[in-house]
Order: sequence, then C-alpha cells, then structure tokens
Amino acid sequence: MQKREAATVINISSIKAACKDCTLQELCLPLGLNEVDVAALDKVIKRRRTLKKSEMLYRFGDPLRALYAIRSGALKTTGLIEDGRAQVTGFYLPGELLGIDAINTDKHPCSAEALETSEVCEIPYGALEELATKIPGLQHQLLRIMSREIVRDEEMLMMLGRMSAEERLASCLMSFSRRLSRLGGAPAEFKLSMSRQDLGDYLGLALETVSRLLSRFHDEGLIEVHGRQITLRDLNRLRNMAAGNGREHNASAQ
Amino acid sequence: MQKREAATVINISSIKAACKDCTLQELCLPLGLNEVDVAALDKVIKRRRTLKKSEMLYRFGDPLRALYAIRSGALKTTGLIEDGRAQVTGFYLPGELLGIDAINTDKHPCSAEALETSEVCEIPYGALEELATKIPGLQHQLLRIMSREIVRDEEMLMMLGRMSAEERLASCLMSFSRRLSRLGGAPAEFKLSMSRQDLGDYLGLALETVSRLLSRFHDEGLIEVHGRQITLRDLNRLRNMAAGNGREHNASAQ
DNA sequence: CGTAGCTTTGAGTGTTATCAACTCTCGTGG
DNA sequence: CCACGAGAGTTGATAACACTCAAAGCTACG
Repeated sequence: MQKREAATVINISSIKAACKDCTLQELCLPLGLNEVDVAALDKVIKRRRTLKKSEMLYRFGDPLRALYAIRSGALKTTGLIEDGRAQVTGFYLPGELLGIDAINTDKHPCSAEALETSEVCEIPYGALEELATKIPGLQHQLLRIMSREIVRDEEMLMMLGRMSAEERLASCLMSFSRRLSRLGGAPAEFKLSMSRQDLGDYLGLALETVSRLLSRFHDEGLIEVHGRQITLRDLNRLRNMAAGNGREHNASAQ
Repeated sequence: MQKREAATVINISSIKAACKDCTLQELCLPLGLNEVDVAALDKVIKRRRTLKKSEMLYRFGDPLRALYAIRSGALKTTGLIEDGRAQVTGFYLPGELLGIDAINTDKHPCSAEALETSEVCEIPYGALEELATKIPGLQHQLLRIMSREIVRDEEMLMMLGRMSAEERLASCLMSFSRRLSRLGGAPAEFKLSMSRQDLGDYLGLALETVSRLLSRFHDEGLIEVHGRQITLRDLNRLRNMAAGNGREHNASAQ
C-alpha cells in the first residue's frame, strides 16, 4: 500500500506495457492472440493511468484519442441532458473496454468518471485500428467486444422499457455478481462503488426508490445490506425476479 | 412493379451484387471505399432477399450467418421476455445494418421482423470480416457502424431512463424524420410502418399512451395524424420537447 | 359488406416520483 | 477521545403520470 519512489523507477517498463503479464488478459483485448501478437499490442499501448475517485477520464465532446481498458477500480459513463437530469449509461469493471462509443464520430458522446481509485490502460485508437488490419485475431476480438457492448445496451433497453423497479434492481445486482465473479471475487458478496443516486440514474429510478427496494429485499431475506456492502442471500429468487417471473400470479404461489 | 421472368434473367447479376449502383452507398458499408474495394465487397455479398410484411429475417438464437443491409422497407428487432411482454430494441430503415449484435456470441440475441415488404442485402459475416482485414477502409467503416449502433442504443437508454412519455414520443418522431430525410423523403411527412403497439414496445409505453399522446400532439398543433400517416407541423417545438425543454417552468413561458 | 385487427377514448388504479424530515456514517479537528 | 458537520442513506406522506381494463369507432382486406 505504501508508495516508494525506487519502486516506481524499477517498474516503469511493466507499468507501461504488461498485457502478457496481466491477469485480465482473458477478459480483455489480448484474448485469443498469440504471444507475438500480444507483444505487438503491448507496443501500441501507451501507458497506465491512475484515476482518483470522482476524477474524469474523458468528458462529453472530447476528441477520441484512445480506448481505455480497466485494470482495477470502477467507472461510470454518463450521458448529458441539459436540466438536472443525468443518465448513467454504464458501469465499467476491470477487464472491460471504455470509449468505443466514440469511434462513430471521433468524439466522446458521454463522460467517464472514476467511482473509486482506478487504473486504466490507454490504447491509442488510431494505432489500434491499424494494428487490427494486420492481426485478424485482434480485429475479430475488437468486433466481438463492440458487439458485446451492443448486446449489453440492448439488455438495458429491455430493462428500462419493460421491467418494474424491483426487477431492474434484482437484474442489476445479478449483473454485478456475474461480472465480479469472473474476476475471482465471491459471486455473492461485493461492495458497490456507486451511490444510490448513481444506481438510480442507471436504472431509471429515483434514489429513494433504490433505497426502499434494497430495504425491502433485505426484509424479504433476499440480500444483506450494510451501506454499500451487499451479500446476495437467495440467488435463485433474485434470478427469477430479474427474469420477470413471479409477476403474473402475484408472486405468492412459486 | 410487375415481375417479368425475362427481366429476372437479364438482371440477375445486378440483383446479386450492385453496391456500385446502389443509391444507398453513402449510408451503407461501401461508404469511403474506392471502386476496386467496392467491387471486392460486391463479390462477397451473396444475394438480395425480399421479405413480406411480418416475415422473419432471423429469430432469437439463430446462428450468425450474415449481416443484412436494408435496401428498402423497414424492420423491427425484438428482444425476448418470457411473459407476454416484448421489447422492441430497434427500428431499421434503408441504409442501416442489421445483425451486428450477433457477432459477440455468433448467435442472434433478438429477432428481426419485416414491418412492410422489404429488401435486404445478405452479407456473409465470415467473408466480411476476412475482407475487412484486407481493406482498412472497410474495417474502419464496420467499426464506425458498430459504434454508431452503440451510440444509438445509449440515446435510447437516456430516453427510457429519464424522459417522460411525451418527450419519448417527440424524440422518436424527430428521429424518424432525421433518418428518413437522408433517404430523400420530405423530412416532415412520413408513414409509420409500425403499429401503436410496436411504438409502445419500443418507447416503453402502453399502446394507449402512444395513441393518446399522438392525439394530444395533434390537438396542440404539433403534428397531423391520419392513422399511420404523420406530418410534423412544428419541428421547433417538437425538437424542444424531445430535448427535455419546457419542463422546469411548466411549458407555459416559452 | 362483413370481419378482424388496429386505433381511439374513457374511467379507475397503482407504481414510482417528489418533497420533507430524520438518521447514519465517517472523517476532521478541538 | 469525543463533538461536530457534511454527505449519504432511510423512511414517510402525498401526488402524478402512465398502466390496465373496457368499450366503441375505424380501416383494410378478402
């Protein structure tokens, strides 16, 4: 936890580029590439950057310079609506790629902010695209990641369009559980890095509604809540709830 | 409009591949490619397919074989929720590309259905990806189109998460106007190819709410409605409404 | 010209937002 | 070590917006 100047100097090469040593390889761009190709990708990746809580990675309208792979921490992206209203368009966890929505116009259509201290790898976009023409596996992986983002957004669309507040929150909790478990954490216990307000802005709910629902889930034995520390107690019922079951027949009979 | 067997034979080559003659070039994959590259793309595109109203282009879970460029007509994509509820994840107009959300898992995560008689160009995905490694401009265009889809989905997220029913419908009408005007139609007058139910399933509203809002917009002089025929009468007020203005100060003053 | 599906309109209800007050937590400084 | 304050979270009361159910009117197509 302590910072030592000497260490900084010694590790400078590994700080700059370390895809081949990164534990997130299997979730990130290098997935499916051979050693030589990973080395080529490494050369393109500029530097690792550390963000403190509430620091901005980029802002709405900024020119697209790079994509960012999350190494640790968590970020949120927010779209812009003039009046006070904000829409959180996504939460991003380690192994996920940020900024791909800027490729269309070469400008970021949303802002990205760190929810806690976070490390990101900066991948200059021009160089990445060029490299992708040379490494078919990289192009494939890039297209896959973009497609995954589309699928994720479409799932959110269904959530916001058709699900009740209860279903949305259950769905969101299950999503965090799933994504965090890939990182090796216990799938049923985690700490939310975002406020109730952020959750509400993501789920299209008022922060009070989020709070009330968490309390109710707790009362019903579905979860344990201590501030931002969450423990999922009944994954099956949560899964059912997220899937929209127990709606027709009033949730009483199974 | 009449079909002649002779013509079919004569035009078979142009039916199979005609990117270079297509009026939608500027909106579609060939955008930015030179003549030689368009010819190469032409070779890859398999055939044009005609769909009748309510015919399915692909279904949820189908393996990804091809992407589809819309030449004429209109389609909707719907996600699956078990109980009666449906979420329309998108409407697709000529010049737009369908199926890119399947690249992630090689399976279509939604179903695509024709809203009216439609023509699509079938672009085998494997061949397209391979070609994209050879033509950097094609890779670039493909990435741009996918990024655009992400941006569009994120705009929908804001709409569903933070906007009132009124704002959603205004926003949707403006979107149709914008997209149709690129095709050369009058930007203020068009025929909806989808039912009120579909619009509701897209906007996260009940069909009755859509109908009521259209009536109200009409009463307020914003639009003209005759069944599915829509004329936008006050683009400025609609634009303002879609942007969420006239909300704070009760819409009375300006 | 009849039927089936789509659309409009009405009445009543419910989920969720809003406003408001209170509590908790945690970090800071006396 | 405890008091204080600020931000975050909880809980309650009320109200609005949009849903649901219901019935009638329209349109289009055979």
